[in-house]
Amino acid sequence: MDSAVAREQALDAAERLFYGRGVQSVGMDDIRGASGVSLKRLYQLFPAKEQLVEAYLERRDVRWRQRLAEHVRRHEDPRERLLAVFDWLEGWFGEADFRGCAWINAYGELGATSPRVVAQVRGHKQAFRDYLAELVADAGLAAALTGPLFLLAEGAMVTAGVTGSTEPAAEARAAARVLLRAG
Amino acid sequence: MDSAVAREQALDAAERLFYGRGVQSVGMDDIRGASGVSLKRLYQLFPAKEQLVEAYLERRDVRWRQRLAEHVRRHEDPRERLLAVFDWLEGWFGEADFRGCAWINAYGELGATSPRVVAQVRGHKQAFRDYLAELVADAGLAAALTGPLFLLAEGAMVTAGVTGSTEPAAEARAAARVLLRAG
DNA sequence: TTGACGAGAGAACGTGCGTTCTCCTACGGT
DNA sequence: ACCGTAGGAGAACGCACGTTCTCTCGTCAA
Repeated sequence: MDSAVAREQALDAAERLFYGRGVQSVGMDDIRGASGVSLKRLYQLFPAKEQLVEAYLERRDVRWRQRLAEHVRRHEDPRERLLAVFDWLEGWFGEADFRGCAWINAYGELGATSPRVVAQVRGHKQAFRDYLAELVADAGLAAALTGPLFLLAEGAMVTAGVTGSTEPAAEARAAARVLLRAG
Repeated sequence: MDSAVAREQALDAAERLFYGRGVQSVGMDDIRGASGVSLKRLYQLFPAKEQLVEAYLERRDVRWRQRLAEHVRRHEDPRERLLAVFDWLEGWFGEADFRGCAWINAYGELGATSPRVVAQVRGHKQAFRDYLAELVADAGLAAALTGPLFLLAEGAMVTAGVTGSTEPAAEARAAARVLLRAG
């Protein structure tokens, strides 16, 4: 089996299991079982579990932001594009396997013990914030709007994760619309 | 030593260690060392670690909401009281040992494996939201404002935790003021 | 055909930790 | 003084899991 293929399969399993059950409750043996990649191969690809976790967060970051950007791109009006972010969140929250924001969860689980994970979380949140800032600038709005919109989105992710409801996305969207109007 | 005293000492140590280093990386033996309460006594008071975690979250919930309410009570004007919530958050974020919201972190760490912890987190967040709803009602504002204010506060907690900055509180406060004006 | 090599299955090893057990000490009542 | 009991210190137990090792087998070059 090709190394690249094995790597993808390992990451597929890691993402499914880590996101669904948390990092610490998933053993390397579970990854092996779910991916079909042997332990020996796993440790060749990722010398330690922490690096598998890092790779999982990194790949998910790229994909998550891609999916978001693709949804946003379907809208023409720059203000609509900003609101589309919250629509996309609503769709995400409604997915069957949704269990909150992977990075916020990882921070809660590993933030105190793994600086590499903290760096991944900061990087992801910064990238998301930068993306919002770009949308705000494209709409010709005040840069100061970025912070509040970001906080609304983060609050919605946390709340949707804890409660299991998609409602926070709609609440955040409504609040965002008010802020856009007032800004 | 009195049972009640031992219980408080155990919870003091549990709170300091669980909040500071996460639940899973703190052993019962660490609790014993930090509290001076013997293992035997610990297991008399809390038959399993999970119940110690529950008790920790429960006691912290009561104290956290008390501290917040005491700060808010110092303000007369009902709208000022709402904004005072965000001032209090800023002070909290600035504390030396601040490491994010204990419940959000606990959800990330144990949400997938411990329904009791999930219940504690939901309970705490619901109580906080109810409190905000009360403040909104007292100010004669539309009930629909509660959701957005709650999301701003949650977003600020997460972001302050991840970045270690107090800035999100000020951003949230500013956004809250705009929403109050527009609402 | 043979021998070297890579890969997989799974045992093995070391450690950490939740929980329980053992032993010892101190004290309170008779 | 003597015993029963509570409590503390810390060893012991069982298990989970990260990581490494062993054994075996298939493959491919010479």
